[in-house]
Amino acid sequence: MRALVYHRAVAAASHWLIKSEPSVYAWSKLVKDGKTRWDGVRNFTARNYLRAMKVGDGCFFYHSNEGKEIVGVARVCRAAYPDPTGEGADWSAVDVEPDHALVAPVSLATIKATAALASMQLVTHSRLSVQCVTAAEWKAVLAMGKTKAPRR
DNA sequence: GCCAACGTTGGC
DNA sequence: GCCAACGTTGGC
Repeated sequence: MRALVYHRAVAAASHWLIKSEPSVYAWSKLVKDGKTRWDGVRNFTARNYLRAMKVGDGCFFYHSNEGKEIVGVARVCRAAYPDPTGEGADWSAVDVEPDHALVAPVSLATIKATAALASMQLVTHSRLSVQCVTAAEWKAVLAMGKTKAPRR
């Protein structure tokens, strides 16, 4: 029983948030491309989150600098592998594909003003480009974005 | 191993 | 465009 519970916990999807400046790589570009390699991450914490991602995990797609809002949900379609842009250093990349756009994008201002979301890493670790999201935060943002949780 | 200098991110 | 936050680098 204990082993089963543990197994379920490990197998359960984790939730993440990935950031991009729309002028560099926008959500609309991901939709057009169908999938992309999430590479170029050069921060150890962010890299470790990439390595913890599993195929099927959901990622909020956040537009930094312009927009400053969560605009969609992406899905991990290939787990971490050596970043081809890493020039021999120990960096990682994953592949992601679009799942669906939020009907109502959730802005940073709204997140800061919402008690249940005010401790998201988007607020507390604003410079981190790959973040983890709790199950409660995941649900709350999807509800505010007027979308249902993606199926695996 | 400390810490000052520096570079980058990203909100405002 | 400014600047605060903060991760990284390098001198000692």
